[in-house]
Amino acid sequence: MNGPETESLDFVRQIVADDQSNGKNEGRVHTRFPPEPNGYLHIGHAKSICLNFGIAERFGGLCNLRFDDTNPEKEETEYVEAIQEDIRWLGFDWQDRLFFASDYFEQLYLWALELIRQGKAYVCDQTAEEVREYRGGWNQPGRESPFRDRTVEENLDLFQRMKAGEFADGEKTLRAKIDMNSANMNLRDPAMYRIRHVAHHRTGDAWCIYPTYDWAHGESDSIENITHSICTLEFENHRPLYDWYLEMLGAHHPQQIEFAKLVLSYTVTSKRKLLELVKGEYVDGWDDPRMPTLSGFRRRGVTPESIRNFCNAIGVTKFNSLTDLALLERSIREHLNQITPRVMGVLDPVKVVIENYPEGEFEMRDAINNPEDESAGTRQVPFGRELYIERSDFMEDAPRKFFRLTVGREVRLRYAYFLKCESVVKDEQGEIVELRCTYDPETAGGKAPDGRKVKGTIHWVSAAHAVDAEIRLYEHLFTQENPADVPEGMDWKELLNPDSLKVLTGCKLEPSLAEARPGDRFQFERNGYFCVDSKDSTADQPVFNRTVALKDTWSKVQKKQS
RNA sequence: UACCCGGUGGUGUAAUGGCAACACUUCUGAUUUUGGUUCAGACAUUCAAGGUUCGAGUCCUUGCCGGGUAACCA
Repeated sequence: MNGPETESLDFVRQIVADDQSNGKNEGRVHTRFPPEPNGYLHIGHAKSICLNFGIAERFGGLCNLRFDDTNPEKEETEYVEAIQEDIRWLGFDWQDRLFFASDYFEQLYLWALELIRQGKAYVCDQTAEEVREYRGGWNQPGRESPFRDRTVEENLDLFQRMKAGEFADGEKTLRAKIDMNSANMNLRDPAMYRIRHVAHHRTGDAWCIYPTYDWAHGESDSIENITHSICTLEFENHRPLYDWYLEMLGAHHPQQIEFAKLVLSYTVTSKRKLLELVKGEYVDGWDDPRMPTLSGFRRRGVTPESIRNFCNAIGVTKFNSLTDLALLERSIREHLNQITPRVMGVLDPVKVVIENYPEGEFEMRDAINNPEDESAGTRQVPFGRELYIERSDFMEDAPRKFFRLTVGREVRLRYAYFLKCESVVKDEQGEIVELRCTYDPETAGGKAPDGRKVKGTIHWVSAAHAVDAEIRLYEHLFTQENPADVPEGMDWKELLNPDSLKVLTGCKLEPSLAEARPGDRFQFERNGYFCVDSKDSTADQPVFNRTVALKDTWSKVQKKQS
C-alpha cells in the first residue's frame, strides 16, 4: 500500500505537530496575534496573521487577537479599530477572544510584587544614562546597580509608591535581578516597569507605571493559556528572558518560536518609515494604494484571497530573505483573472472615425464578461461611427512585429469588425488627433467570411457613449529593490519613486461602467485590473485605481528592440 | 571584539541519511477574437574545506559570508 501524500510542514507547524502528537499541552493548540496599536497593519503582519490563525485552524486550535498596548505614548484607539477591520477583511476571526495587554495590568502588578518578595526584582533609582553605562558592553561585563541590594520591604514600599504616583517620570524603575555578567544583554537586570504620567488609550489615568514588552508579553501569553508564542527573529535573544520570568512565576509556560519576517522588494514595512510617509504626506494616508498596508492593498483592489495565497506560497523559515514583489503580483493576477468581469476602457484615447459607417447610427455588439467563467454571461456594448482606441494601438512607422493598427493595415475591433486605417489627421504640432478608417461590414463579430486573418485585436469605446473617468496608475513605491539598503549619506526618502503615481484624466470607458460602485473590480481588457476608488470616486467623476497591469509581452519585445 | 540565528537556481521554498523537487521571474515555442489566460520546453555540481557513512543538501569539525542584539520601544 502506498503511503499517504506526505504534507510538507514549515518548521513552526512541524514543532506544533510534534507537540500535539506528543500530547504536550494536552494536545491543545492556542496561538495569538499581538499587534501594537501604533500603526496600521502591513503585508508583513499579514504573514504573521496567516501563520498564527492558520496554525490554529490547521491543528484544531484557537487564535487570540491581543493588542500589545504597554506603551501609552505611541498607542491610539484609531489604530485599534483599523487593525481589527484589516484582520477581518483578511478573512480571520478571533470570535470573542479580543484581548489587551492592558487588561492584565493588575495581574502583572501582583506578579511583580511576587518577584520582589522572591528577591528577584528591585526598585532602581539609576537614570537611563546610568543604566546604560552600568550595563557594560559585549566585551565588558556590567556593573551592579548600587540599588540592587535593597531589602524586600524597601522594594515593596518603593514599588507601591511608584504605582501611587509619588515619583516623577524616569525617576525609578523596577528591574529584574538576573545577571549583570550575562553574555545576553537582555539578562543584565532588564527593566520591568517605567514611570510615565501619561494617559493610556484604555486605562486612562489609572496607572502611571507601565510594564515593558519583555515583562508583559510572556505573562500575557501565559494568562491566555497560549501554547505557541510565535514572533519574529529579533526576539530570539529575548527568549531566555521570556523563559526566566515564567519559570520564576511558575506559571503556564508557552513556547516562543521565532521566524523571519517578510521583506518585500521595492517597498518598506518599517512602521517608523510608514508613519513618516503618512505624516510627511509623501503618500495620501495609511490607505494610499501605493502603501504596503492592508488598507492600501484593499483600496488598490487587491483581494484578501490573493494576500492569503501569497502568504501561503512564501513559506516560513528562519532565513532573512527578500521576497520578489512579482510573487505577490502573480497571486493578485491569478485571483483577479478568475473573478473580474472584462470591460473595455481606453486610457489614452485617440479618436477613430469610420468613414463608411452611417452617421448617427449605432448597434449593440455582444461581449463576453469573463472567458474564465461562463456563468458570468455576456453584455452588449454600443458601436458606432466614432470610437476611441488606445493611442499606443496605432503607429505610423510600425515595425514588423507590431500587430496593431497602422495606415493601410487591418486589425480587429474586439467583438465588432475589421477596421482599416486610411489616413491620419494631425494638428499643427504634428500630434495625431484623428484616425480616418473604414470597416468591413462583412466581418461582424470579428470573422471574415473570405477567411482572411488579422494579427491584432484591439479594444475600443463608442465616443457617443463613453464614460469619462480618472485613472490612477501605480508603480513601485521605491526605485531600489531593497530600500532598506540606503546608500551612504542619502536619506531613505530620496529612494522614493517619483513616478509611483500617475494620474490619467479623460479616460474613456464603456457605458456599463457607469454602474460601477466603490470597490468594484474589473479587468480592462489588454490593460490590467482596476477597481473603483473607495474614497474619491463619485458618480459624476469616477476614479479607478489600477491594481496591477496585465502581463505585457509587447512591451518586452519593444524594450529588446530599442 | 561577545552572544544568538542563518546560508539549496535570478527569487521564494521542498527534500526529516537514499534519484536535488515545486512555485515565481526570465527565455523558447504552441494555442488564442485580450501580445491576457492556457499548454509544452530551457535555466543548480545545495557557501568552502575536511570528517563520519555503503551512501551527506541533511550529521560532526573548522573556516567564510549574511542577519540580529548593548530603549525606562515593541
